[in-house]
Amino acid sequence: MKDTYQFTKANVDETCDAVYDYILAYVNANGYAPSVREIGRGVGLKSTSTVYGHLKRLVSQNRIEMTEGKRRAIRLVDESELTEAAHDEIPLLGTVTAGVPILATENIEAMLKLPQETYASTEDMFALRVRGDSMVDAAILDGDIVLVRKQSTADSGEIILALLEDEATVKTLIRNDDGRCHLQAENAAYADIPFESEDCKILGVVCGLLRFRV
Amino acid sequence: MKDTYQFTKANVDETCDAVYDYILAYVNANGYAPSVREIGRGVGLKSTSTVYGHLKRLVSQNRIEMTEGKRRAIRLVDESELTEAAHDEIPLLGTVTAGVPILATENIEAMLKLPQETYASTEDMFALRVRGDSMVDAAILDGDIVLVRKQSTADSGEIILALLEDEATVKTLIRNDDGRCHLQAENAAYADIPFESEDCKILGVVCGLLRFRV
DNA sequence: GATTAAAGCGAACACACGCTCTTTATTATT
DNA sequence: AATAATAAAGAGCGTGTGTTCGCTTTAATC
Repeated sequence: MKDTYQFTKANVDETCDAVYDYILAYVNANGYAPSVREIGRGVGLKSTSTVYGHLKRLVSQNRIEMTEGKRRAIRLVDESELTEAAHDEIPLLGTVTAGVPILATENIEAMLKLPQETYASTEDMFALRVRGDSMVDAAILDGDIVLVRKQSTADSGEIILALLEDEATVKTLIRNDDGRCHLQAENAAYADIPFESEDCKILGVVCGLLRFRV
Repeated sequence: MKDTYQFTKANVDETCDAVYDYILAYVNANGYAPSVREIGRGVGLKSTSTVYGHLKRLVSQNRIEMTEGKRRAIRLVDESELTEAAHDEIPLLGTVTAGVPILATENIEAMLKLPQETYASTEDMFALRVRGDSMVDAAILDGDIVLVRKQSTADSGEIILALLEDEATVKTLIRNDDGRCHLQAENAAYADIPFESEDCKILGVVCGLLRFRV
């Protein structure tokens, strides 16, 4: 009868997820939950009843809780999804010296919360577990987690994360007098590794370390 | 004129703090902020305008933020006060080898957030910044932060925090064959320290390490 | 005792917002 | 093509709730 109706019927689950995601983003941005109308506006639903239906679905899925009658009384069941500390968190990407191109796979094992204000920016940082004893004289032990700042250059003497033929490794970068470089393990038992920039690459600089023992 | 009035005039700051604490507790309990009337009921104020006044004061103190017109639109500026991560946080108490009885003063410099689920319990843990190079061979450098689990006994070979005549220090505990103990620095330049239990005490065992460099 | 400012009370207004009911369009089923 | 089920629209009621205003009490100052 009316041609004001002009919507394509969407999949429930997808719309429901969209509602949930909007709530999540809204809480992160504002610190409190959105109203039903705000959610509708945010996900492109014009009727409050439609949104309300989705909310009730989310409740029955146990993803949110609502208190009847109260305004904006939405609580997220899984509050850990709040990015509350989106900064100050860096991803743990795996273990060094495993023969995989780590940064490519972006296989996030976990997010590490760092103490606030330790670093000015943690945006281009990530963490890696270290396997092996090649850096013990630099006080990096087997099993330690190193914090790495992503960058493609480094000074002589800095401990870097280097890529050698698809294999990542932590070593000290030494610039020789003849202009060439080599990688130096901090353990007398290991030999230096020539660093030829063809298949070698600086992935970042080690700027921190975490060690957790029982 | 009326004898219905029956209140004792309280200090503003105290009442203000009470309002803030109530909001904090409410958000922790419910996941969303309380209404003005709920706050009043919670802290014992009968008029919404009184509560509203305190809220405006909290806003001007930059402890909360409010969006005008919206319901329950209170955001806590310092969201870290939410108990959500009350565990997994340990206090940084100071620097070792400063000649003060550290644990007694309980001088908390900062709270360190540890990655979740690293330790079963962080209840009896604290952190200390290490000064000196006496433990470099155990991969503990000057400036590192050690994580210590409070306990009064330790096995031979464990790295402990010991109290020597009002001075705290990090060393390896060695139990000799004759039943006596000594403290051993992990640096050839330092001599062993006899450990006589009269004025020596085990404060805890080192169970982790953080290193942050620029 | 008079004055003044701070803290609180109580009522009232206005509207944001939860929630329901009915209608319409879309998709699937027979 | 007819029927049923689903997703959304749209209007609307009731009320929870922010916000203001004016008045009272308390406590400090003069």
